[in-house]
Amino acid sequence: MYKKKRSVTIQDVAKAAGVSASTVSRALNGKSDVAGETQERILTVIDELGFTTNLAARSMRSHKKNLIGLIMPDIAYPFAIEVMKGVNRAIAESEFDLLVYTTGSVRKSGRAYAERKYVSLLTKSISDGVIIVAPVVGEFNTDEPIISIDPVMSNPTNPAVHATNYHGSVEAMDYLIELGHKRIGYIGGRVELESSNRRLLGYRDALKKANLPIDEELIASGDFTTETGISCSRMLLSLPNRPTAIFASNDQMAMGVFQVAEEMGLRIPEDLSVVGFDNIPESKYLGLTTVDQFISEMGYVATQMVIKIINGIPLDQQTYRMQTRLVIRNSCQALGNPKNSDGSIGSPQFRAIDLKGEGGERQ
Amino acid sequence: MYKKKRSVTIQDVAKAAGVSASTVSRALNGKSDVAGETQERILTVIDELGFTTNLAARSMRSHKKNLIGLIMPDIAYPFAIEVMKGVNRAIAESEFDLLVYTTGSVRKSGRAYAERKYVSLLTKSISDGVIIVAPVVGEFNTDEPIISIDPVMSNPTNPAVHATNYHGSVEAMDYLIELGHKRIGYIGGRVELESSNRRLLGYRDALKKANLPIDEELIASGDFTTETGISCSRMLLSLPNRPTAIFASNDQMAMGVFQVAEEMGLRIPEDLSVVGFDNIPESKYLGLTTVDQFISEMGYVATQMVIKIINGIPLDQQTYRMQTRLVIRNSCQALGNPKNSDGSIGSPQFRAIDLKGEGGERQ
DNA sequence: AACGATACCGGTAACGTTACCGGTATCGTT
DNA sequence: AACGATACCGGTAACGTTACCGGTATCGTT
Repeated sequence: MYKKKRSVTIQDVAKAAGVSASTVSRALNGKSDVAGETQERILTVIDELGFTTNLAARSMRSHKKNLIGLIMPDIAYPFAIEVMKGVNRAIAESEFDLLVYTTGSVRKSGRAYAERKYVSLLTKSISDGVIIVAPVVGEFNTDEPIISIDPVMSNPTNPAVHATNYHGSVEAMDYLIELGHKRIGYIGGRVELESSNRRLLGYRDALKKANLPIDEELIASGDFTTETGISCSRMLLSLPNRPTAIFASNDQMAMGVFQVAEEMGLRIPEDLSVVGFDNIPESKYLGLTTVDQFISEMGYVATQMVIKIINGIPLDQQTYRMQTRLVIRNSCQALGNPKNSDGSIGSPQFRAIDLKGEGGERQ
Repeated sequence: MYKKKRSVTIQDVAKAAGVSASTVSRALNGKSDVAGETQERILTVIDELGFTTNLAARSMRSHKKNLIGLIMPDIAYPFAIEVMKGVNRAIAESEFDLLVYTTGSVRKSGRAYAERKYVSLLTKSISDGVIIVAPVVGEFNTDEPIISIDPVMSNPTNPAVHATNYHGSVEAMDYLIELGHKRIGYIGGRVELESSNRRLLGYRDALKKANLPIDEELIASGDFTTETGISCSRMLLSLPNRPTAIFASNDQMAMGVFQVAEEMGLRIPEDLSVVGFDNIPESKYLGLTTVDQFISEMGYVATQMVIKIINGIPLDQQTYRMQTRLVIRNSCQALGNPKNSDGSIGSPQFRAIDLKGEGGERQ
C-alpha cells in the first residue's frame, strides 16, 4: 500500500492558532459565534498548514456532504455524456459538487444488484442525493433523495425525468407517413426500458392511425448500440420487399443504418429514408432527421430536482416530462420524389455539416 | 434538510446475526478467520436488513477506499470526455471504482486554488489516488498518489502522461510543407499549458527546417475553444496575403476554421487546407486531417499508473509519452493541385463520413 | 450594585467502521 | 495427560470531525 504521512487535522490547526478544535470547526463552517480576529487567525493558520477538511469525518458526524452522485452504467455512450453535460451545468450553478459513479462493466451479481448497492452507498455515505441514468431497477427507497432519468416505469414511485417518448415516436412516424412511406422498418431498443416500449407503441399506433398494416417482419429489436443498428438494418434491408424507410429508436442505431446503407449501395435519402431518436451531437454531422429529447436538459432538470429534494423543497411534479421535438435534416425524402424533402437540392451529407448547432439545446 | 431515518449499521447486523461487530466487519472484508457457517449467516442478515457499508466510516478508519478520483475543469469538452472513456476502461478492469470530480465553473479563488483544494480533499478523504486533467497547477505534493494528464511542465515532478506534442506538430507541418504550402497560419491554444508551447515550437521549427520564413502575423492565439478558432481564423483569412493552409492546434479550433471558411465561401481543401490536433470523434465527420494523440489511451495509461502507485508498485517511467500519429483525411490539398491530396475526387465532406472509426483507438 | 443578555469559546461525546490485542474452545501431538 | 497450535471470536480504541451543552467575560440596564 501507498504509505502516507499523517495529514494535517483540525487539532493541528487548533494548536497552532491557540484555540480549541471546536472553534476551528465553527470558523470553518462560517458559524456566527467566532470573533472576527479569531476567525482571521484560524484562516491564516489553515492556509499555512495546508489544512483541508477530511470529508469522511465531516460526513460521518454531520451528514452533510454538498455532493451529488450521478450513477451511470457506462460513461462512453452519447446519451450518458449528454446527461452529464446538463448535470454539470446545474451543478455549476449550485453549491454542490458532482460525483460521477459508474457501475462500469459489472463484474459480479448483475446490474440490478450493483445499482442498489451504489445507490445505498452513495446516499448513506458520501453524497446527499443521487441521480441514476437509465436504471434497471424500478423502485428505490422512497425516503432517500434519488431521481431517475429514463426510468423503468412510466409512473415511477420515485421522482423521475423522462421524455415524451410516445409522442416523439408518433411525430416521427407521422412525418415519414406524410412523406408517403408505407413500409417503415423499426429498430427497437433495450426492452427492459420503458422508453423503448413507449417508442414502439408510438410506431404501432401511428401506423394504425394511418390505416397502414403492421408487418411484424419490419420490427427488429436492437439494444441501442450501433452494432445492433447494423445487424438489424442488414436484416431489414435484405427482406424481399424491403422497407423504404427505417425508424431507428435511437441515433446510435441509426448510425448503423447509415453504415449498412453505404455497404449495400443505398443512398440516403434517395433510396432510403432514416429517422433516429435522441439528437446526439453526431446526428447533425450525418444530417440525420431525429427526435430531439433534449438529453442534456433532462440532466439539468434532474439535478435541480434532487437539489430541491435535498433541501426539503417540495417538487412541482414527481415526474418531469421533457417535450420532444422532431428535428428535420436531410435523411428523409418523399417517396418517389427526386428532390430532397425540404425542397433543396444537392448531396445531403454536404449540407449536413452544420456546425452552428442547429436543433441544439434549449437555453 | 432532507430527513433520513437512521440507516442500518454493522451493529444492527451483529445483533441480528448474534455475533460481534468485529466479526461482521471481518466477514465483510473477506478475512479468513470467520467460520463458514458464521459467514453465511452474516451475509444472509446483511441481505435481509439491506445493510451497506458506510464508506465514510470505513475510509476514516482504514484509509482504504477503492476509489480513484478524476479531476477535470469541465466535463463538456471533447478532450475531457475522451480521457474519461479511457479511464473508465481501465477502471472496469480493476478493483477500483471511479469518482469524477469537476471543478465546475470555478466560483471563487481561481482554478489553481480549486485544483489544490480538490486534490487534497480527494487524496485525504475519499479516494486512494487522483488523476488530474490539464491542470493549471504545476506541482503537487509528491508523496500523494497523483498523476497529471497534459501537465503544466514538460518534466513534471509528479508522474504524468502527455503526448509527443512537439513531434506531432512537426509532423503535421512537414505534411503541409510537403504539399507545397508556404504561408501556413497557426492558431495556438491555452498558453499556460505546456502542450500549447510545444506545438507552437514544432510549428516554428518545422518552418525553420524547411527554410521558410516565420511570419508572426500568421500566428494567432486562441484558447482551444471553437469560438477562438472562429475569431482567429477570421483574422488570419482576412489578411491581405492570406495563408493557404491553417494549422489549428486542436480540433475544436479547427472546427471554427471550417465554419469561417464556409462563411467566406472558401472551399476546404480546394481553397484552404486545414490540419487539427487531437483527433476527437467529430473530426472524422468533418474529414479533418489531424494529429491523433490518443486521448482515451492517455486516460487508460494514466489510470493504470495511479493504480500502480497506490499499490506501491514502482513505475517504469515517471512520465509516459504517448506517440502521436498524423491521421490524413480530406482537409488538405497540394497547393495548386485541383485533385484532392490523396488523389481521389469528389466532395471531401461526402467521403468524410466514415463510420467505421478509421484512425480510432489503439486496442 | 446586582442582574441578565450577549458574545465567544472549550470539553465531551458521538458518527460507524476496522486494527489490534487478547481470549476461549478444540484438537493433535508427544 | 499436558502442552502448543490453530480456528474463531469479542472488546476496546481510534480515525477526524461537529453537535451539543455549558461556562466565562463583558457590558448595559435598572
